[in-house]
Amino acid sequence: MLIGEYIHTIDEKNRVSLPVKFRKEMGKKIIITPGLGQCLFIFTLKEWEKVSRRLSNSDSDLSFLKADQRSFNRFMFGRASEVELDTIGRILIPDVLKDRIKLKDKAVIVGVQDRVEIWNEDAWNKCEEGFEKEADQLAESLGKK
Amino acid sequence: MLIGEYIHTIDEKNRVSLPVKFRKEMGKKIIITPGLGQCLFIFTLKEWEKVSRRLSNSDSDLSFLKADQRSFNRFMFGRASEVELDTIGRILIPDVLKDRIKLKDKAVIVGVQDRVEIWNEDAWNKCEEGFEKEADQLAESLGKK
DNA sequence: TATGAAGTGGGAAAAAGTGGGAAATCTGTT
DNA sequence: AACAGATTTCCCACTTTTTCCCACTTCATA
Repeated sequence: MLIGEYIHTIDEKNRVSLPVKFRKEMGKKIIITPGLGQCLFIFTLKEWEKVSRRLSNSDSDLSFLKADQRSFNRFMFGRASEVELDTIGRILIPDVLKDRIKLKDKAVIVGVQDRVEIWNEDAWNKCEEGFEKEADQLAESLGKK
Repeated sequence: MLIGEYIHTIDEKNRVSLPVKFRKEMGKKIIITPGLGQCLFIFTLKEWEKVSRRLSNSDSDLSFLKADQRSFNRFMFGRASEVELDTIGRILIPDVLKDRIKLKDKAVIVGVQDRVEIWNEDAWNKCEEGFEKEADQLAESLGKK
């Protein structure tokens, strides 16, 4: 299972090294896509197949005839990209995706069960803050019961 | 599977190079047609056969299109054209199709599972913006539950 | 302090993308 | 049929980007 949070640098060639703890599970090739929120998702090929099969509903060869299906697939697949790890375990973040979440020179890499997420540092901190607050409230309200 | 988004230039001879990642799967000859939405579709010969067989077969699940089927097919087939890649992997965009989606000097080339789409840059961005908004709303509403 | 593993950086070779000239083909006109 | 002009095809060359490989740094451990 993929767990843990790491901060790695993105060099000027858009390379980030995947934390060693993730490498074995991720394999040699991965799929990277925009995620929900200000982040990217990284899937193993296997996971990606699952995910894309579930989401694309491609049982019709002519799914492109339905407008909403069409635009969904367009963005689902269009913005994904298959990336190979280099010999020492780094991946290349495609420019389009890097820009989308405004990555600069530091990336937060987070293991979330069976996918990895990549965050812009600020966005991650904000997101985390929000979560902390919620968690406090949640804890409190739980305590009152 | 065809995935990923690329921005390539169209030279003054209407040539665009197909991203290398697509070439193997696309083969030497492709079919280019007007797409649904402000874009063009590119199919492999195999895929095109499937699609055209399904489209011309009026008792397929496309019966909802029956009334408009003839004009739809006219649209789809009439302006489709078979295009050969040159020795270094470029294709020629027919003038009619180029004008239709108002291509200037940059084209966005998008892999969508088993077809490739070609977009005018502005149209693509607009389309994408719309999608982002929807996705945000979706994410938000999921988060509230 | 030596050792090894993980992460970072950068140079050089290879590949991908872009541009353009010249030969070949097509078109219409006389 | 012959020619001029335009268009298309083929090929070569340049530029930029990507890939491959090696080396350095840092940190933890023995």
